[in-house]
Amino acid sequence: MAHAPRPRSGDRKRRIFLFVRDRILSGAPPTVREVQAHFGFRAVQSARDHLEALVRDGLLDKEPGKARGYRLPAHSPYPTVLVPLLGRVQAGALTTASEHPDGYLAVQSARERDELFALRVHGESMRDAAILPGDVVIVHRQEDARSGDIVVALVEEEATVKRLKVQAGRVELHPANPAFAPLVPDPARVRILGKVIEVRRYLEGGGLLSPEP
Amino acid sequence: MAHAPRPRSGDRKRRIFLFVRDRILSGAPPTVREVQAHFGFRAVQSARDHLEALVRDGLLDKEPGKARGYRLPAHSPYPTVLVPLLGRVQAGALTTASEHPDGYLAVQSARERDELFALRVHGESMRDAAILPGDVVIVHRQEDARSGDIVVALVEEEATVKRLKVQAGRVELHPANPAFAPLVPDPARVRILGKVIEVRRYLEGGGLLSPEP
DNA sequence: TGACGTGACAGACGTTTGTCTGTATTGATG
DNA sequence: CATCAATACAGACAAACGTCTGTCACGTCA
Repeated sequence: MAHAPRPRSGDRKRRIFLFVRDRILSGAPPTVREVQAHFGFRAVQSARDHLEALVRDGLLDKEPGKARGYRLPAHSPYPTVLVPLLGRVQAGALTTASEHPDGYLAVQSARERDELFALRVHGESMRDAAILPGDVVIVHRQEDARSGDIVVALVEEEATVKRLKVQAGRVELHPANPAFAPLVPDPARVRILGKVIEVRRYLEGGGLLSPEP
Repeated sequence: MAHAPRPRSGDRKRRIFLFVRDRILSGAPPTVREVQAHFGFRAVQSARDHLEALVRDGLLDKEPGKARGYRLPAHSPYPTVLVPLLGRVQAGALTTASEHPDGYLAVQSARERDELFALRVHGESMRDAAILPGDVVIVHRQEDARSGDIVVALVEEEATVKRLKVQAGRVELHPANPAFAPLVPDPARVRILGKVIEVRRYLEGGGLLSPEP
């Protein structure tokens, strides 16, 4: 008699891979025994056999002997990075590695992790660009940007999201809302922190994000 | 005599946090002994003291007893799953397992993978709800929704994003754009496919998608 | 029928790793 | 000065975890 009902196989291996991948993407790889428990194997070795098969197939990498040693291959087609979500931004906070983020978001980007951060939008000033208060913008750190880009700029110690315009060598920050006036700050008092590459809005319970302060 | 040269402290704790965070963001949390080795402690407990202090400060979370048990706290309570991005949608495509998705998006959600899908928005009909053509909506599959929710509905074999209103037992689909008229379809010809829980806009290159093996 | 590969199982071994107890040094505090 | 908290150290224990060996049932193929 068979040890197990033997479900349609091959599907099994795939489901195990998806499980491991999601766990890695979520913070930490699973242990062999966690895989065992999740799929109801009665022997550790059964889970291990599948995992090793996935390594042979090139779907996973591993660090032998180490706890939670399974990794996504370096050349992995999942360019997912976790970027910090910063709250209200102070002057220096964005230059160095910030240590009090409100959370971390999974972002698909080919860029390095250090080049990205996320910021919650305050105020209605970009409403007509379909960016609402409470939205989260993903920002690529860069000192310069093109005219027309939506950027995060540091003006008077406060981070603000605006559309950049460069008029005759002068930096202008344009809101997308007729109720707000364009900012034409003293060039010495303004710094471009980065360019907005993605906008997100969570419609349900604030999603993963901590509530507004 | 002191056991160690005692460098300017506080900086130490910060550097340890950044090390741990970087390791977590890179794939797997470090072990206590890896922290010990990286900072040259001669006792495991020294590294552990720092890590526990970081947990007390709320900078880290931990799963006690587990190997590599340190986590990033607000890294959302939710795991990351890859959900399929569907192109133009046919009638049956959304009920069964989706057939040929354009790619996969990393979404942080408490829901199961099968309960979610993503859809690219066509048309200007939700402009005043800050949903533009080209935006991607993340949808939770559900047959019913509340009045006021933004939903994906199947009307006449075509998927459409609208705000749901239930007036006197009748389903109405309201666009958020005065140039469009509300839809009051024959109840037999309309089906709610799901509720929009997240909106995303990629401002650069259309964003990256992951393939699914 | 027999050889072979696959998937699952059982039990154990040994390393990795978190945790505990106790001690020592330093700086701040009163 | 005594006290206390913070930091570092030493050594050990125990749980978590990867790994190994051997067995069994089933399907395929010659």
